[in-house]
Amino acid sequence: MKTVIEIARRFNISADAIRHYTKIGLLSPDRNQSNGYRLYGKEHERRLRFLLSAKKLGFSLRDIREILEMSDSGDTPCPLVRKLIDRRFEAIREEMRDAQMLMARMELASRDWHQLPDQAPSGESICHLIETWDNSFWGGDHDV
Amino acid sequence: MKTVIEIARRFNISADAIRHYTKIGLLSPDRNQSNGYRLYGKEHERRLRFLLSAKKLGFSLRDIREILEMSDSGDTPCPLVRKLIDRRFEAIREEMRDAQMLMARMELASRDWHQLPDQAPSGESICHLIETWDNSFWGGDHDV
DNA sequence: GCTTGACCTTGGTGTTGAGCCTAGGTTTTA
DNA sequence: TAAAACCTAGGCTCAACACCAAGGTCAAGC
Repeated sequence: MKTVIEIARRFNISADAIRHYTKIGLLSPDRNQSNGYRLYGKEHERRLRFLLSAKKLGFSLRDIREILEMSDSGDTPCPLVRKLIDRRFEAIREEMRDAQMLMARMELASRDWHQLPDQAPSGESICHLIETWDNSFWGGDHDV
Repeated sequence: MKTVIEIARRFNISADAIRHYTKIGLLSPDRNQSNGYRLYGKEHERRLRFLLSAKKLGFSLRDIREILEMSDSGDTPCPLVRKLIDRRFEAIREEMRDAQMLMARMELASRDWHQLPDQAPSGESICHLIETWDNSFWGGDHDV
């Protein structure tokens, strides 16, 4: 049976993370009766290993809770897992699209700015780099 | 002078967002003395327009606060803006790298799983899809 | 004059996945 | 025996709002 810091070192994550998983009920370690310390055995290690694997696949802790609950109740979580990964996949893909568009905007702006001078703020302008960029990029329309 | 919902509609964002920007001090609207309503004038619109432009460029509200404070104190925020965008750029690029690796893992797993059957959980296994995947992918090592 | 509905206020909670801190108890090491 | 390392619970913090409650305000229609 390992204490919280031993198991944290074993899995190369923070003790706080383990406590967090424990607090939200994903792990339920035994307790040392005399001092209340958390004690993790082989079964808890297996569960934690699973949790970390699932996290590496992009599952959220909420997803993982669902999967574990299903498994705990004896049902096969595999169909759920297939469904969840498809969803995460779509979500990540969308985030990537957004991030790509953002990168493109940033790249363009940053490149343009190399040729622009700095300017003190005025009653008209806060930072002309950003304001000029926005006007030229979107025609000043903010409905995007 | 516009109320919160009028300016929200004007910029096509939620009234709550405007209230949020106001609460954290990025906007300081006038107040109707008799009823306490927030009232936004041309100057506040300009400030909000700037805020939204900066947000579209990937600046965080915290970044934007810095920029606005600098501008408010009469200094040119342009060098700060150049520095911040370079930082954001690096951060986003890293996030994208991570996301790409995650996508690759998900794709691989999802593809492999098409050929695997579902399996009931056992004392050995919670969800064999994930566990099998993790073993084959990382050799079961969790130091990643 | 009164109701209805649209609008406004403050202040609170919830989201994600921990990190960090306090205040105090325990165990190990020197 | 004292310091160092560890443990506990509980609560605050981060980002950027969304949403809700409880209550005040305002214009329009009847």
